[in-house]
Amino acid sequence: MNDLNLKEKQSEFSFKISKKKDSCFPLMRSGTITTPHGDIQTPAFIPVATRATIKGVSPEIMRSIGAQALLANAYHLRLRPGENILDSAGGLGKFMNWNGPTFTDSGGFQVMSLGVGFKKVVAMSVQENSTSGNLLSKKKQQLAFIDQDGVTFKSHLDGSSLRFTPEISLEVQHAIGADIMFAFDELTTLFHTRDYQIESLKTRTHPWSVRSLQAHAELTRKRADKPYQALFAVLQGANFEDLRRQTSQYLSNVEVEGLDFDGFGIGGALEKERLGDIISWCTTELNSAGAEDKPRHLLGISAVSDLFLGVENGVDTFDCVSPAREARNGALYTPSGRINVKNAKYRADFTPVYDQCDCYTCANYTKSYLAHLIKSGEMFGATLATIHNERFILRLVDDIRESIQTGNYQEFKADFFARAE
RNA sequence: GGCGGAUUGCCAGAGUGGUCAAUUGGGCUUGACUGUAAAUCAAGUGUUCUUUAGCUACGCAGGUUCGAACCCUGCAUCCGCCA
Repeated sequence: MNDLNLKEKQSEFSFKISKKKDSCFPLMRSGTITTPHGDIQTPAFIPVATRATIKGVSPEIMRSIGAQALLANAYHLRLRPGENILDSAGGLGKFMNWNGPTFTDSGGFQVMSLGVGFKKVVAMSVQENSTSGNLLSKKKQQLAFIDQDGVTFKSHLDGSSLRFTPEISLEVQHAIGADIMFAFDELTTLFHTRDYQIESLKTRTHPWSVRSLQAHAELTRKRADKPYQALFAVLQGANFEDLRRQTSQYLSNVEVEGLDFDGFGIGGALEKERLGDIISWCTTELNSAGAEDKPRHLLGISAVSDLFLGVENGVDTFDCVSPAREARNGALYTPSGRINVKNAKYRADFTPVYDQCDCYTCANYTKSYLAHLIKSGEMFGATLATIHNERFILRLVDDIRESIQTGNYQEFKADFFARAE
């Protein structure tokens, strides 16, 4: 197997841009990602199935409401049921009965969420920032401990310790078998200083990315009989323009045995107000580094205005837990914003969440009923609400994609926000 | 008819002379949620415009005391057991 041509193997994964060069948004594009398990028309929203399930909703329903791919998590699946189970099952998709493309996050998010960060750290506004600025000093029950080589987690399930390095993360992700994997990175927070962000990039995220690619090359060779699994590097740099540009240049030029990154994740701590700028720094730099034809995934973002911003600045795919989590908590999406269906005023509201919605929930159930189910803690409430929110975001991104393809993006956007009022 | 026990805020239920506008649950109200330690979390929940404040409050009425949800007397209602 040592003579396996990695470059050739890599061609099982591809991205074709079919539409770009909008007069107003030169970075925007639309295309098709091809993976061994199917295509993804972009821009696309990728619902999050952390533990190999969209909480409360079957893959069949997810498919029926327009999901093209799902994203799971290496940290969580390693803890339970263990990546070997997924490998034996024939990979993540087979295991969970999802016959389409899949993504896995590397566990990099848990470096932050189980480490120094908790709640509202990844994306927040400057104002919020000042009110809770001492998060870093709190260190409450920290479960992730970073060193230069990797991260030691204390399992949130039983406290046992669990080591993640770029090599381990890639091994786990290869065993899980997703079509698109992410390099192991350090997700910092907005509360880290600029010096820390620089150190994090130079001594961890960058070297870890290279090591991820090395491990990926080895594992691809070792598992040559399996479908190719693409590897995306993650661009960090918080809200610093120079760091974002540098990391984009650096990571688009990394190569190991002829293998380079298949795409890029844009991640990290970012100020809401500067999201568009941050993305454009990355994508502009990727373009100038000759990586324009590689897909970019914006990690963990799905607020409506952020989706428009992302697309306009050259993002191809998005993922986010929000539609599902907020649904479970009673926040339901409508074009004019989020409603909290648990509010007293909906108790006897026998109309659907959004009358123009084409989802199963809106076709069959009322706000009154949803409010009742969710307030009562009934499982079915979470299911119905999740179907609606996921469909709302999937449809929005689908509509955006179609409008780019037909050259009507700006019209569509104007209409969408006009309807919102 | 006799003996004993109970009565606290929307509900359950602590408190048994001052630090009690009253612990704690639940409910209710409103927020938050962005690569999921999240079917989670936070705040509020007598009244007066705000308050380190005033007023009204622990079945009802009276009393003791500097001071009572807490002690005493009577009444009302409920629950046991005995006739």
